[in-house]
Amino acid sequence: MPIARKDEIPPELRNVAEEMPPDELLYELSDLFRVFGDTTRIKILCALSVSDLCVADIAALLAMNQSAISHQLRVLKQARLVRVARRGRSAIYGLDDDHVRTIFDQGFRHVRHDRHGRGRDE
Amino acid sequence: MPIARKDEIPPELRNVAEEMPPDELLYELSDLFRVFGDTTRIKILCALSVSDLCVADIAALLAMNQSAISHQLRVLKQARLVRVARRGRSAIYGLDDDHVRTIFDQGFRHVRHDRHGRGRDE
DNA sequence: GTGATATATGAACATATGTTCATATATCAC
DNA sequence: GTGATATATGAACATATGTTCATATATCAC
Repeated sequence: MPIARKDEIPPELRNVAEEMPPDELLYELSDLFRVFGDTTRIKILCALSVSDLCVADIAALLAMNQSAISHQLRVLKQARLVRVARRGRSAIYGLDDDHVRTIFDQGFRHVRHDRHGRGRDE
Repeated sequence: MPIARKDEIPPELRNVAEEMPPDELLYELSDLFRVFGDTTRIKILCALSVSDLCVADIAALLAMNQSAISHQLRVLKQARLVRVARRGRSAIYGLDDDHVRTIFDQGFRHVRHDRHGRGRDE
């Protein structure tokens, strides 16, 4: 991980630095998680995991502005988490990939685990 | 998912609405992912997945301000992703849980998958 | 006790991000 | 062709978020 130049890293830390994945990968990773890190987008993904839906339906489900939904779908599409198929004037969105569901479920497992074992919040 | 009141959701969408997890869970889920959605925090988690480290060492590794690191460690601690053990004047941080590693790895798999199958960016 | 070191934290600030509003584009029914 | 409908998108705006700076607190060596 070449964030600090090697010669600036104390010797004891060199091996830690060397075991870290390349920086570029870490940027992509945080970019990916950032997309999941918004309530509206999570709700959209969740809805799409149940069924493919057009923009208007998603907006109705979440009781949100069509424009807001379109903007967020754009973000999700750029992250390759959803795909579109145009049908007439509608745009039908769906999950792009089963990876999405896996990441999702993994998160769920953590949240649930967290709710049980220990107290709430803080 | 009681975001839109049931009587405002068109009948065809009712079953989708009913299959969605409760809202509160979705908030917790996006909160969790949001914490992973920052480069600094990802780097910290990544470093701690190699070895437990004190604040100063993390700051040296990432070539960042000690204060910035402390602030982010606070966020990570609140999300229960890291734990602290004080030793003298140092605070030794480590991953709280193997779940962290799992979520992490899942993300990696997606990123890698993405890099291969298809073109870069956009 | 003193001075040095490690960490935590509040305030200020700059930047990023999400939503709304207005509007453009495209497709439909007629 | 017209008017209606579905979606996308830029600009403006408000809010959230991350970093820095200054400083408080705690522990160490002496």
